[in-house]
Amino acid sequence: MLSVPDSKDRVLIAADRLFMERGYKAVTLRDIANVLGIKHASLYYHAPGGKEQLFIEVTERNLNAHRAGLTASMAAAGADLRAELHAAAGWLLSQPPMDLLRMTLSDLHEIAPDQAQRLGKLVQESMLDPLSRVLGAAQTRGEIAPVDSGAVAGGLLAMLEGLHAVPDIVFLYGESPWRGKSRLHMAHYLVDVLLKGLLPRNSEP
Amino acid sequence: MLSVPDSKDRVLIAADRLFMERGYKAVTLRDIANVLGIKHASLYYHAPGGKEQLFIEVTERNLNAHRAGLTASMAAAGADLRAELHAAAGWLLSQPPMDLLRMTLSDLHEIAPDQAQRLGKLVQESMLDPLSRVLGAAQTRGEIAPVDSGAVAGGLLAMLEGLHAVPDIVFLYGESPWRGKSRLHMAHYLVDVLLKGLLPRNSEP
DNA sequence: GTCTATATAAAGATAGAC
DNA sequence: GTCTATCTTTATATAGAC
Repeated sequence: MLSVPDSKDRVLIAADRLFMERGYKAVTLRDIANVLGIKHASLYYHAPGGKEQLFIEVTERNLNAHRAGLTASMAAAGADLRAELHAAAGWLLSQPPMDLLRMTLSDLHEIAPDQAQRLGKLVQESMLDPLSRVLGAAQTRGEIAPVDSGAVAGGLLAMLEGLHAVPDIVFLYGESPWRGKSRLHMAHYLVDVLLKGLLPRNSEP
Repeated sequence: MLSVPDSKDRVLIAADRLFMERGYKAVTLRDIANVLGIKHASLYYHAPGGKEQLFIEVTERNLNAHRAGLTASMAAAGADLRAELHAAAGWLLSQPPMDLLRMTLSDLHEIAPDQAQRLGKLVQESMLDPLSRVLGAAQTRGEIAPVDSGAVAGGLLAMLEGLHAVPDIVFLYGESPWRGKSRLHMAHYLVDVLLKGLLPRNSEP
């Protein structure tokens, strides 16, 4: 299961983390090379197509990994929406942040339009559709009330990815109720809030 | 109420829209100048401090506007959480997208650390705290169940800002249930889902 | 207030040695 | 596979004319 990444993989992994964290324009080839401890010119051996092609390859890989990771982790959780969404949260927080707003409004405008369109569709298929499907299935099972699963999937995704912006200090010091907890605790909490709703439920019969 | 912006304001407004949509690194001074129909060198008349100072000034203005706009629109809605959150959604969607994930992970790393810290605090005070307060007040009124208002405010904000990524086509053509609607309709819908929760409520007594 | 011209720095890209 | 050296392009920034 665990394999040692070859040098091409190491390039893709380093590029992935940087591109996803900071966005296409904010990452230079020198940044990527620095992480790998090599000179930026050496990157052209692994990525002869240059920065734009590297970004496209890395983003496509990343999205495919998300499709696989989301689908597998939710499937392993069984047919229970809460467990499925907690599993999805676990997967998302284990990966570099995928800022769909930045990807859509910024990154995809910097690359060739046909590639941008292709990646845009892949975002839908890899990130939104898997979540949409489990929401739809939960409705079919009667587990939740009928909702627009596409809209809710988008909202949920934004909520969970947004947790990557929560600074570490929140979990380390201070009087925050989250001290000693983690982003994953917060994610599970938000999922539970979404399931139960903010409005009080009549606990009396 | 409506005033003609002077030329300095026009610069700040154009810079604001571009910086907030695409992020610090992805926007060049030439981009801003193009929008204004001037040459990029002319920008230094209005912003002698250069790109970084311009970004800081613009971001600070933007955050202050959000604090005022969010606070005022929610106050005008009266002491009803649903109305307050709908109003907040209306305000947020009327403004250029504020991508807090990109701001935190990318933009703020490109400027002087002391300024980054200052703007980071301003994000908290201007965007999160106002939402947190109305959630807290609604709890005090007994309108909603007790929750961590900070966490929910963050989740809600990410959800609402994420709507800026929804492409126009969704509201124009296709078989989408949102055809003929708008991002604001979607925002109100998501707020209502968060209030009611996904799990079914026993409508019987 | 905006322009042209120019200086300087940063980033992408290529060539060829090892 | 990685290096050094170099080239080209792009972007920030400054100087001075109008």
